[in-house]
Amino acid sequence: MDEMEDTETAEEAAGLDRKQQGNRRAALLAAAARLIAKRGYDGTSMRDIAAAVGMLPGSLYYHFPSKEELFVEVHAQAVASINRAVDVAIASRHKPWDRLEAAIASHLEAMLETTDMVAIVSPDFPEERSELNERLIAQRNAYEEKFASLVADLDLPDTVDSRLFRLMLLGAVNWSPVWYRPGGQQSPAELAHAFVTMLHKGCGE
Amino acid sequence: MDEMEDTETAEEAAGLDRKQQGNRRAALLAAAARLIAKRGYDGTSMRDIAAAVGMLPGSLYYHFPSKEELFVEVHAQAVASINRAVDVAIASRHKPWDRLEAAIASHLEAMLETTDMVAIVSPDFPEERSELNERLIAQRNAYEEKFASLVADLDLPDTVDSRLFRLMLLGAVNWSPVWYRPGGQQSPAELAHAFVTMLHKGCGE
DNA sequence: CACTTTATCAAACAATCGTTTGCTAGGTTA
DNA sequence: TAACCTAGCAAACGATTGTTTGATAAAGTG
Repeated sequence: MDEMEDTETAEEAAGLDRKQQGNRRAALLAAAARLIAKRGYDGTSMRDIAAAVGMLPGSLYYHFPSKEELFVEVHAQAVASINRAVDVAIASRHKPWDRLEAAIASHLEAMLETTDMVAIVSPDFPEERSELNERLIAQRNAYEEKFASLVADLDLPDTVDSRLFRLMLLGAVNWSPVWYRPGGQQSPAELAHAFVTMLHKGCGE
Repeated sequence: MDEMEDTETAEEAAGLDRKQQGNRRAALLAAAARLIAKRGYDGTSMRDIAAAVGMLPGSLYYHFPSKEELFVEVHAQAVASINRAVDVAIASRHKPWDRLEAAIASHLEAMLETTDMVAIVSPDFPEERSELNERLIAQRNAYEEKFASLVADLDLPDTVDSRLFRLMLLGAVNWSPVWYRPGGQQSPAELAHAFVTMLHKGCGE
């Protein structure tokens, strides 16, 4: 067993010990996500997050080296969550426009019904904090590439710029938390259908 | 001339004295707009704004009762500026879809090329600060009603919800600062044309 | 000239912020 | 049992925040 010490050391550095360690750490991430979604990044203090799980402010720094680093993990978790939801939603659809609509509906549900997402995936950060912003954009890139792929499958006419098509659709969707009121006239699924149909069929006379 | 004293008193209360007073006040509003656009509301301190016009922090409170009130005025000015630009843009157009496209182009130019607009009209504020948020939304309402009117003139088919049409288009436009890079592939006017055309003609095969 | 208003300075206020430090109870391991 | 690691407590640190207060020079006004 002596020769296993080296491999064990390597494994624990990789993250094997996370299984035991992650209990309160996960609770912190969840609390941070909920608070930041409601009050924003600047509006949420480390003291708020600590108090939400019954800890003292300084104790956070055992789990996370800084507030920014904590948020990067919260953001990554939110993006991963939406990513999984979209994957599940499009798995059962086959026709390209149906797949796109299912993906949009899933994205909208995550943004509008789950309280933890809004203002996390949103670009809360002014361009000045470029270091942080670039890391967040990088986290979202893989997710947005998925939409690029869904759009590519549509076989759009040559007159349509597929990049602008994607940016327009995602922009409309990402902005929706601004005006959406829960329990309003349309459900996220209905909104997704309306958005995709308007772009698909057009709104001419 | 004696009987004019009453009307003069009323006029000076309305804002006649702003002509003399408004010199540095206007400079403060401009500096605040520029800083907040770049660094965000929370990222801009009263000290920053004061220093930008060569004043001391406390002196701001002669002109504005609080930081929030200062921002409300900055926001109102930004909205009014875009409002005027849109009015000018649509004045020379007559066909409904042309008028809408001109309005969108004008809005986009204000958001993308004028540095002072981004992050001011954006919903930087989490829902928690509802008092402030409601005032900002009220300022934007008159502006958005103008778009509702432009959309109403389109005579959309019955299958299209004109409210969702407007929210989708404005959402896509308002989100564009997130991905737009100055000097990029398309100009604001080209973007406006692409957005409106996609919705008008549709993107079906 | 006397007086008031205007616009600002100089200096501080209390509160809150992210973060650091030293310490320690409880569990794990050798 | 002795050494060590985990996870947090308790208390403070310096910096920054929005804001207040009292004084004050300049400008207008009777």
